[in-house]
Amino acid sequence: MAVTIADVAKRAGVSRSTVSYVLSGTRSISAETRARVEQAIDELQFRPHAGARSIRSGRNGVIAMALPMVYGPHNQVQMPYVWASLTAAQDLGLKLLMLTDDDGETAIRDTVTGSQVDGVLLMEVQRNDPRVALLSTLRCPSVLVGTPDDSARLPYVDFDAALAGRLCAEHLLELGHRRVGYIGQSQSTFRRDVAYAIHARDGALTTLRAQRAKTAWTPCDGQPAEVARAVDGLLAKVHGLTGLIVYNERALPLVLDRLSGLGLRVPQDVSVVAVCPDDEAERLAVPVSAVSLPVEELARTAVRLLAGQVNGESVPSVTILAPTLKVRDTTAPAPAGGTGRS
Amino acid sequence: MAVTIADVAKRAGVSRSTVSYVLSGTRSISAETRARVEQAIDELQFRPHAGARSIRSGRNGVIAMALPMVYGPHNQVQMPYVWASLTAAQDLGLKLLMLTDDDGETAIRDTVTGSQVDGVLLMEVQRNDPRVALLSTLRCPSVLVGTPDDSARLPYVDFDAALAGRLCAEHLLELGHRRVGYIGQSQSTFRRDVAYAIHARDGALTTLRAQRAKTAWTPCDGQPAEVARAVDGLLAKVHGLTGLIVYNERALPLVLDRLSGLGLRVPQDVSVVAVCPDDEAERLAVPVSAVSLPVEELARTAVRLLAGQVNGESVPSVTILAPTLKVRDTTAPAPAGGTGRS
DNA sequence: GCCCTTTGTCGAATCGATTCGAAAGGTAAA
DNA sequence: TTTACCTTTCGAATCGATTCGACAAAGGGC
Repeated sequence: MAVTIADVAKRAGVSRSTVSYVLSGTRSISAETRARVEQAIDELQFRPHAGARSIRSGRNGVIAMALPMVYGPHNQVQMPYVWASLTAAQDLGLKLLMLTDDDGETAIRDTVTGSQVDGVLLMEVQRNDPRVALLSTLRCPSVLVGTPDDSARLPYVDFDAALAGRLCAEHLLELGHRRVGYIGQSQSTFRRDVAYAIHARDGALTTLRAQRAKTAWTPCDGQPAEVARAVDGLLAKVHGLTGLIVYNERALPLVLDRLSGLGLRVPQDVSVVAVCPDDEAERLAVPVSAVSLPVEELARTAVRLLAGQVNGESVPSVTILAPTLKVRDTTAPAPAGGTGRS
Repeated sequence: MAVTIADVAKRAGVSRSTVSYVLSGTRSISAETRARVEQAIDELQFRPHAGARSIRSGRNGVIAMALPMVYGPHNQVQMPYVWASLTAAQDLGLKLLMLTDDDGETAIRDTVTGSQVDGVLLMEVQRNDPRVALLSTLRCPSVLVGTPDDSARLPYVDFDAALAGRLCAEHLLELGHRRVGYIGQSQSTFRRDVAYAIHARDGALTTLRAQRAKTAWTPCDGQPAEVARAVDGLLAKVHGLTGLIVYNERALPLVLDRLSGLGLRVPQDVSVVAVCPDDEAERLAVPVSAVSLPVEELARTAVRLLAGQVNGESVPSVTILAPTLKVRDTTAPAPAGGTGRS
């Protein structure tokens, strides 16, 4: 059926082992023989059978990307991770196998113990993630994306969510805002104990309170009614609110919509600073001042670390990337007298 | 290192072949022996080595998903396809290997000729797609998602984009609208000759013109300035415009924003009907009447067909799914005198 | 001219599974 | 009692690659 190394050997008039050495370059081959073999490979369009190769070498050039089974609100944020990981993996000569753990952790276990992958990229790690324990018992190269409570000595990569929150807060404080609300992810995200959601919120609130700013926060899912309720709730809780921090891509446009619906101008009456990807911040009607998360770099780093581990290198056990603030058109100095609302 | 079939055999006190027969069930095994073997498998947590297995059986339980390397505006729409394909594949006991063809078509060629996958799912097929020719020469089970000009006898799955356009048009016509604009995807999408973009537009425009409605169309990318220009352009070209068809998820919220910025109320002054996923239509401030594309079903069907082919079944060469219109809050009967604009 | 090293190639063993042919044991029919 | 057959199990060959040890030929130093 498919063309094998024996076919190449026959055509080039050499033994199978010689072809293999040409392929791997682990033994010296005369220039003339090498040329003949390479021509045969070319003519027959030969590629070594991945399975046969992995059985001896123990490698198969594939890493797994384990996504948790979260529908809906998270679809949007995941694709950039997928893209970045995918291209990073291909650049390093690795293929990417996608897994979800809807069926508990069996997908990961099967793939790893079946030697189908060389390593695992664990996405959206939660504070107490059962998959971490599983991976650590499987003794398989792996990198966690996110910060678990106990990393079980597996290396992890994350961005500094607390810093992201703090940058937002400091930006508003510097502009003179002293009454600031925080809109976070959906309630279910907080319930799942996803570390970044909590750290970002605490980073923002702690910074604000240290400067004696008045503040309150609320979770929020992406539904219009929910967003309106969240905005209204914060306005009620924080009298004279002039600043808003939003870490929720889905809700962001609706928040702006609600503010304008209430007759509040951005940024004249209320300044809004978000935590979201750059393109998201730029494609809204009025470009949003935002702390952008280095999603691409995060994915790229994770893949690179995983590849390193697969190659037996030792890798840093913790890598934290810093987010950066980009000021755009939704933040301005605080108005003298607050929003004028009671 | 890893536990092999020999370890299981030794523990159960049988030969390796017996273990294999227990695994595959292709020969009768006494109940007592089977129990002993299964217990050994359980205790040792044995999983057959995927590579070793594929080398003999020719199968490896993995299919490839080939995404074109398109950044930016398409990130958003792709994730639902990925999710649906991923879960569909896992339900059928298949793993999903992701590929991009940034490096030409080498990724596909390498994976297929290296026998790394049993089949290929070709996403976002363009009218004249070089990957189709490649796949057809590789003689590998494959399913195209999208409609190429020449499918090279490979089965393809698509939704009826022309019907989607027609449904939008008919909905507006029934409400009495006779001056209707069409906002399509980005110019680059039309230039790439992506079939669905063209068919949807033509389906809509043909239906409108058959009823002597006045109409014009424009491509549009997702930038706020571009969207404003597109909306303004249509209002200028179609005097007294009262209806708008939007097939561009990215632009949709900005279109609504622009209309309200111009003082045009939706749906009192202008009715807007979109082509987009349901959740997208529902999460905007005012729920959008829309024709929803059966993305999940499309992906599920494609995976099912591919699995069928891998199993040697014969599959339909063309499968077209019908989109459905859901009327929400952005469409209303046409106002008596148009928008009042010249 | 002899010995030693280096270079280039080959044969055979090996990886971990599947699968064919055959053998051992039991049962039923002649 | 012999023949035929079925069930259950095993040994050995096989899939397509990698890799070790061996060996022949070529080159260098004495």
